[in-house]
Amino acid sequence: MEMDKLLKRIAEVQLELARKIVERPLPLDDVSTVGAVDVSYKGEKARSAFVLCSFPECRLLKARTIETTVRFPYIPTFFFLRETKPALMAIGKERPDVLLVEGHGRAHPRGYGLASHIGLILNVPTIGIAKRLLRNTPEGSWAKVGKAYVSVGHLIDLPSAVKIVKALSRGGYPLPLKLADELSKGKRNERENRASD
DNA sequence: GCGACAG
DNA sequence: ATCTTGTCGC
Repeated sequence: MEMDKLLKRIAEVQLELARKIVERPLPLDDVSTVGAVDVSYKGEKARSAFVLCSFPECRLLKARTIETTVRFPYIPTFFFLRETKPALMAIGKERPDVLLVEGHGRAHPRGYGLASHIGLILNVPTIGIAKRLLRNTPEGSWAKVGKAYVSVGHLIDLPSAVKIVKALSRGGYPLPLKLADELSKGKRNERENRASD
């Protein structure tokens, strides 16, 4: 069927999956590792990076990059269709206490963004982090921490997510994601190991 | 002139 | 995101 009708169907699925999202406090005492994943592109070639950091010190514990091909285009509110695969490949078998995802969670027209999807699939607490808001984003579904729009991905609530992001912020953006971003863009080596910048 | 919907 | 020009707003 044509893309238009397909997306219509997928939009319905997003609404269904949004109901499976669990929002609950995540005690900071239960968090000792934080992961972050980000993807960069050059045409259809995607380079995905995952980093694991200690919490709350934010020491880099592990880093990995993978490369794969992505053909699905970026379509606003359907971002997860494009980035789920490369993101999961970079995460591999890692299961951090909480995972930061470059993209929205609940802060989405249908309450279901990439961060929600990753969290549901891995059954790991996830936090959505984005630099801009989508249109028709539900009020109260996000919080601004520095330059980042924070929202619930899965297995966490907004207050807990905000506390964690604040603890990880450096220059207005969570450091783990900054590291993953630089790594995916090849601006940093995987073996470098330092706490900031 | 050309836009304002995550990346 | 990536590319890319100009330095700024309807």
